[in-house]
Amino acid sequence: MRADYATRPRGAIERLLESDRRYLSATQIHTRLDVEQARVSLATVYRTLERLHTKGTVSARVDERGETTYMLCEPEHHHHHAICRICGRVEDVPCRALDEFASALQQRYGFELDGHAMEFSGVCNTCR
Amino acid sequence: MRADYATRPRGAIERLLESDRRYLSATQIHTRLDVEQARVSLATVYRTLERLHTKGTVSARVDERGETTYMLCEPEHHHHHAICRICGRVEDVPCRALDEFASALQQRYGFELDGHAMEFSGVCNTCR
DNA sequence: CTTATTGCAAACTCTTTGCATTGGA
DNA sequence: TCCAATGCAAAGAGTTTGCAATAAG
Repeated sequence: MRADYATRPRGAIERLLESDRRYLSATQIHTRLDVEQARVSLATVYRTLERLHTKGTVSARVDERGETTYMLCEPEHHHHHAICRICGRVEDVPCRALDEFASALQQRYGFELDGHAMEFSGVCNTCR
Repeated sequence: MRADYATRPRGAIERLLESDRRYLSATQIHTRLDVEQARVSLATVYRTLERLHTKGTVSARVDERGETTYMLCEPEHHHHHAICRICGRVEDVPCRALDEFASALQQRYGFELDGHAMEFSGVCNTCR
């Protein structure tokens, strides 16, 4: 297993992700670090996000426009996301009920399910 | 309302979409038309897909890699897709149960839902 | 001192756009 | 004839990569 240096760029990126738990694009992260005077190259942002995603501490989502966005997210329990269209805040949604629904489909369509993705969008109760 | 000419490129693209109902990328479509000797520029493929998508006869989906893919799809009844990981065949899945589930969440999280996306992946009964 | 990590710039991929030309109706 | 649609090539946006310089352990 390879080493894992604690560098300034990594610290800055992880701190930012911790402070704002919504899906952010590499460019957004890069810009915000720039504002905070934490010079980090865009390439490093991409490399760090990829690493965190592989480690499993970051969830990646491709938005409607095809841009990949990232958010810190503990994957312990399988869950889905409700994303506020206004503020981008993300609500975790457990999926017990959904899993049952999925099994029913499996029976019905002879489809051997090995995955499902689901996402809700709307307006959260803060933005309402 | 603007006209809508029946041109050779459009015919070729629509015919291809009708003959293969799975999600295809613009490049895949372009390549296959090329093989069939139906010279159509990639730009036209994009423009035609966009037009069909706007008209509502084509469903667009951004895959994990961020590439947009298209498939002919009647949107009459709201439904979801089960996509075979092996052959790419798409099964329509009605979503009555799901809508109920969604409403429940709305109550629970104070989230005013205005949309949800869901997709199943696995292996269809032909590929099994 | 060793080697993982960074920054930079170039390369790549997918998609969009401007403009002159073609071709439906 | 008129204007929508096409093809081409150039431009954009997002992402990846090679390589020399830097810095962590």
